Amino acid sequence: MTTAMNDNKVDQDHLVLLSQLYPGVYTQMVPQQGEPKPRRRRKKNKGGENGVTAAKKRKLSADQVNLLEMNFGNEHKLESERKDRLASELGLDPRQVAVWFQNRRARWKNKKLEEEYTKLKTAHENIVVEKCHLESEVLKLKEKLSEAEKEIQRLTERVDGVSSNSCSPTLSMEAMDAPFLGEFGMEGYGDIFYMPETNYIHGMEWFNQYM
Amino acid sequence: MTTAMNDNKVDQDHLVLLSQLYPGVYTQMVPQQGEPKPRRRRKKNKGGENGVTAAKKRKLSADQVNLLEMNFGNEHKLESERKDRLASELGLDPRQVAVWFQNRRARWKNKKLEEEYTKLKTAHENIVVEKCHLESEVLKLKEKLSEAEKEIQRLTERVDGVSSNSCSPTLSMEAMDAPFLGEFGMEGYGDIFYMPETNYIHGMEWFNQYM
DNA sequence: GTCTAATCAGTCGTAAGAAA
DNA sequence: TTTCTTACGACTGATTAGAC
Repeated sequence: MTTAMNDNKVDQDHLVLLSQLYPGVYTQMVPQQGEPKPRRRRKKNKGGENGVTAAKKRKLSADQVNLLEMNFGNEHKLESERKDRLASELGLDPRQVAVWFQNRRARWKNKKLEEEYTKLKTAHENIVVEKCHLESEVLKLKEKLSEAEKEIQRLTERVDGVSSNSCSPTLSMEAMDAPFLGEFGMEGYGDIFYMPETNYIHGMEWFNQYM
Repeated sequence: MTTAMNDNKVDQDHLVLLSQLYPGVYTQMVPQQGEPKPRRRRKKNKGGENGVTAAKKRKLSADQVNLLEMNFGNEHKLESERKDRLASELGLDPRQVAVWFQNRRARWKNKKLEEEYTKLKTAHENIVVEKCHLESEVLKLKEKLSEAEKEIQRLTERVDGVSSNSCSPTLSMEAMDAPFLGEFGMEGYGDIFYMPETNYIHGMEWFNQYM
């Protein structure tokens, strides 16, 4: 039905189809509410004062939108059962209800994406700071460990120098062998994804940099 | 205030709406090529000569879109210089060119947002892993430090027990005082923004969970 | 059939700048 | 200054093509 307009003999079909555009019954033309029932002019109305207003884009009333929104809140999908019921409740063409839901879904998706982006952005910034702290903590701990190792070395030499009994060896230090630094080899690839261009411009304003 | 802009738009709106009345004849019927661009301050365009042909098409042709896209690629903003030139090149109303650019910018913004989201998401996941590694490294280092401290304690006692000379004090250990654990107090607020619900669903597919 | 994605266009609010 | 003009972004309704 909606695909029936690809030929040139469009007159009748289009008038029928466009009865959706000019319902005459539903959906007041929002900007001016005192619109005197636009008769179907459908030819270039030279008068300019109303020929245009008669063709204003049909906008749904607040009540209609409220009801649609409530239904959308309950369930984003729209089975034809609900569609027809809603259409008759609202005095709209079922096609309009379907279109409304489609658009609503698409735009909800974009809105949600924006929200998720900002949330993820703050999360990322937070975690970057935390990672920074952790890195400096690791450095400090390694330094301390190095100092401790030196101290142990010194004390061990003193112990060995004073008394050569080797009882109670440093059994708990078997893990303190070689490196002490560079554990996990993480110093190299830590900053690949820092995204420095997104440095702390809050909200979505940074986007306007590219427009 | 907002009532202004309607003088220049009414006739255009009228023409556009006529085109909506006859969408069947859309496929590229460029009305007039050599339109002399009587833009600027045109009120009540007496559309006698092009009143009928003004029923333009919906849907731009591929060539038109290509040219528009090229221009958009060069520069997203559209100054009226370029707009008028483009309009005459394409045989479109400057208004259409402006609308096309506006919509194109909006779409581009959404697309970019999606890209940035996925990029940021992977960056976030990477940094989460890195933070995890750092945390475990911190734990390991602290453990080692604890062991080292114990060892130092043991050695110190042995040294003190064997010989009471206090030369070469543990000067380099002045920083190894109290806590050894809980540095930076970071164990508490590390996971506030982990967003566990976005656990490794790649691309934008996770979004369909909500639709 | 409906759905999504892409597209076109109308409306509204607003802000910058020109004109009175 | 205030008012008028113009352009833009955000939102909205609608159409089309294509996947399923």
